[in-house]
Amino acid sequence: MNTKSEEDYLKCLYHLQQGNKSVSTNEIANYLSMKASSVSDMLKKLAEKKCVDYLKYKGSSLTKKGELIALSVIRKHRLWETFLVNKLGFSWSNVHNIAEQLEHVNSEELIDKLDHFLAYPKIDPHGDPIPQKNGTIAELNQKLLSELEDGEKGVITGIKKGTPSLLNFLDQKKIKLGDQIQLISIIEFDQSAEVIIHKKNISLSEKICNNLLIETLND
Amino acid sequence: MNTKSEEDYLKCLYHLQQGNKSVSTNEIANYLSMKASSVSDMLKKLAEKKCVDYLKYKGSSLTKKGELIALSVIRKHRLWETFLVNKLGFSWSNVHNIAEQLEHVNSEELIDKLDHFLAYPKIDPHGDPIPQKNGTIAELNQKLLSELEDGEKGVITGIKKGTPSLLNFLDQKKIKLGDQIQLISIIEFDQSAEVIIHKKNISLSEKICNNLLIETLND
DNA sequence: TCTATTTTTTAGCCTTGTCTAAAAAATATT
DNA sequence: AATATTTTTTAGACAAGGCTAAAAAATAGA
Repeated sequence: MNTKSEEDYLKCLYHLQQGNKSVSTNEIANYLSMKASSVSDMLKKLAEKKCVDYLKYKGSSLTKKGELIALSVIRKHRLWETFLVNKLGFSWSNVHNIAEQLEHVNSEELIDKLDHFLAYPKIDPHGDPIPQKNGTIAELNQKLLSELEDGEKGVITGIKKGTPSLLNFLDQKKIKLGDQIQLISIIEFDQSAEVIIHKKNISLSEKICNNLLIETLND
Repeated sequence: MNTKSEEDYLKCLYHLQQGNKSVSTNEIANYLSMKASSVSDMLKKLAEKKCVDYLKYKGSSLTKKGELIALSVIRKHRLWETFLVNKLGFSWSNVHNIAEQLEHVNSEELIDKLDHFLAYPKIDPHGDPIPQKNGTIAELNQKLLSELEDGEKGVITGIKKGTPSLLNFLDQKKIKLGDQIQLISIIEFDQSAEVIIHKKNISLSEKICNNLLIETLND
């Protein structure tokens, strides 16, 4: 078993090392709001446990073992977020801190049963993919609505910058994550979009288009 | 905020000091599987925080403040157990360890919403009462089935000693916690009980009667 | 290339919560 | 009542995981 602290470092490394590049000590310290010296200590420890490859002064990266642990923590985090939003009625912008605590609860059976209870969700309320039990994680084809081709279809999976006013707007229009959407065309004049949603044509402003994340359907 | 450790001590004290008696250091050490010296240290600390009244060599007891904290931890524990059993499908004998972890998650909003989601349960899957938000806790009128008066009615709220064979028997008869039961009479010959359950008359052996906890209805 | 700056590591300290061993107080025995 | 035993506390140590300050390595600038 890993401590909460170790799990936090591994998760952090996973998030920072997009594309296998090695991550500097300062980047980690920054992300976790800790001092570089503390990070050095922990990296040494995680290297001993074969969870990270660590070269003094050269940065570090996850080993396969470390990556699997990170993915399992992220899986727990995202399943709990889904639970908090879909079952308990939290708004998706308020669940992060609670999920940060719940993700460290240690019981494989609990997570399996939670996954089942939630009907094996693939995407969490922020539109991020939920890693599967075996460590696979869906590659998202997420684009901004403004980047879709004319006629392209997809599912709304997230919001880029979730200001309350945007959330209110979406609420009012009854637009939720998970809803299907199809772009008809972008109007040249003001870059607004004609879309089909809930089987009705509506128009969305440029600003909206630049903040809605769409998972495109090509399978 | 209190640490997990502090919460464990306060909860332990609550369980041990039934009836306001003061609890000895050794009793606590025993209950928590720790050394008496560690307990002494922690009691000193909790006394400073005004959570326990502690007299050297004389034992300790919860202050009002400590009791409220203990009750809120027990509330969280029992709500999570209810969730695990009623929503995730755990068997009630397997949930304790997981609830021990979940009870330390710190978010009042989470517990309020969980309580709502579970429809404000009064009793957990073991038949123990769930403390309310304000710290009140129902006094149970729990008796063994064998102790009921002829004709007395109640609700099955727990099992005294939950052996697998007893659980299997109850499963088979479709008898669950929460079911209404009425004692018709105890048969003198073998101390078995004639009862009405699910609107049908059945007979339960003496051994069963000595293991079923009934919350009698007198309000 | 040689110094100046930035980054990273090392060394040593602190707090929390545990432990062991020894001392002190309370309780039991004769 | 005096001693023996048990219980509890104190004193000192240790591991985890933070921190600060100083040293060492890497990088940037002239």
